[in-house]
Amino acid sequence: MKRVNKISKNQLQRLPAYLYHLQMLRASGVNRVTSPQIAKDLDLNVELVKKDFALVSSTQGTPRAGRDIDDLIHDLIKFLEYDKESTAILVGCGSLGRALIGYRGFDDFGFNIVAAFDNNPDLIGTKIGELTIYPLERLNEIQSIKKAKIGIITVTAKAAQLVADQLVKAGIGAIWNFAPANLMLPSDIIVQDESMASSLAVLSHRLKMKERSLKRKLK
Amino acid sequence: MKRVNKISKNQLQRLPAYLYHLQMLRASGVNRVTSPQIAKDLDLNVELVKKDFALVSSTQGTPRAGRDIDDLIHDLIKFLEYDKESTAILVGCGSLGRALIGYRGFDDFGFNIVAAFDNNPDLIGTKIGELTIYPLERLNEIQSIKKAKIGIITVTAKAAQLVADQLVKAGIGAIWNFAPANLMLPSDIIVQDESMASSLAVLSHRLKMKERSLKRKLK
DNA sequence: TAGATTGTTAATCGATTAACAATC
DNA sequence: TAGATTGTTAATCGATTAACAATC
Repeated sequence: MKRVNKISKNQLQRLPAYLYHLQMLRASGVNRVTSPQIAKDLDLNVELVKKDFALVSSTQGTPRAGRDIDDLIHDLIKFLEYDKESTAILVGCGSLGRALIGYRGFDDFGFNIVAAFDNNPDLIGTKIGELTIYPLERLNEIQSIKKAKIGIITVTAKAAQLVADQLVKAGIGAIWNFAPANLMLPSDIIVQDESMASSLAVLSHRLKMKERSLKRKLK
Repeated sequence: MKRVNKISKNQLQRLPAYLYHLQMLRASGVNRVTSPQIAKDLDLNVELVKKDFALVSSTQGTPRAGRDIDDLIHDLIKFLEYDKESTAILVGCGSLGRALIGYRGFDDFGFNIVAAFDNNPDLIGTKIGELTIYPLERLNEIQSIKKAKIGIITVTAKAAQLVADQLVKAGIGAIWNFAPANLMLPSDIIVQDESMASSLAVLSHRLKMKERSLKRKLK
């Protein structure tokens, strides 16, 4: 059995940053890149970059000359599967739901929101861009046609569990949860929480540490 | 010198989840909680929960009886500084900016967006809730009054670097960046990237792994 | 008391960082 | 060639998990 190269969460999270940066460099006429250069640009450890590139690259880099930027971009796109269409349905057409539906960056990732739901009668039947908002009752029916892989939850914390249950019942295998709630779901369902609270906790703590060290220096 | 207990990023990210869950439990009449119970609820390792609670708690837990839920909630709020006001200004009043300004959860975290900016003439002077949208030119002036700690960037990737530079010039110490761009800033400025691309990369990968293992089982 | 839970110490695991030979 | 960069192996670091004595 071939040993599959495992990739860590951190590693995965770095890949889009590389891709974005490489595309910027290419746009400014750069043809080749080296690990030390990218490490410097993105403020990362060189060995980290070397290993990341080695993992996604289909070719070896050449000592001293680095890698062809087009090859590397191509390999990253391939690895991240940005060249394959991936579909999602979204429940909750409040401001955050609208923002996600309108997010233009998703195109670049091959990511497509193919249906939107809400249970507010005022919203049902109205459009957000190309998408018509459907009532939640039609979730099963529409998902059976669209067969989306991912369900996006942008409802209130209170409604989130109920919506999650309905998405699972409709056959969704993964949930991208933007509601501040701890969803309880079968273990085979993938749940990814996008928690403002967690992000803010990290940011606030970093800020606090910074302020403390400034105060120490002032003494 | 007293050794300061360091807290890791992961640990910080778990704290709001505990708090939310505990508040739910309290609302349903629970008075005391134990680590094994919370670990089971949130699908975490027991030792992890024990250490997290030990870190934030002002009191010791009692064997067999666990902790008083109110005390623990209080300690978490204290630790996360949700009882202290924290302010931010936001640049970019598109749909995402609007969603953040309208996000009601921030109140619970003591987090307040106190000014909003955009350079679209159609938006300037209009209101989002209580906030008036100001032109970017007035950033310095308004920040000198508001003295916000955090700058939120919800502009396009193209404009992000420029906006970041202006925020830094206006005296902002930390940037919460929602634009898909790699900001290059002085090292003393805290930058926290909220990357849709990174999140999606992780989610897609998890989904891919799941599909693979399902296929293997079907053989 | 018995047994569950506590706090804490030790073992394991995995990711990052450092070191180094190979090579263009 | 000289020296920078490559891929890879070893060392370090930190977080998670396991183990266990103390105790209510």
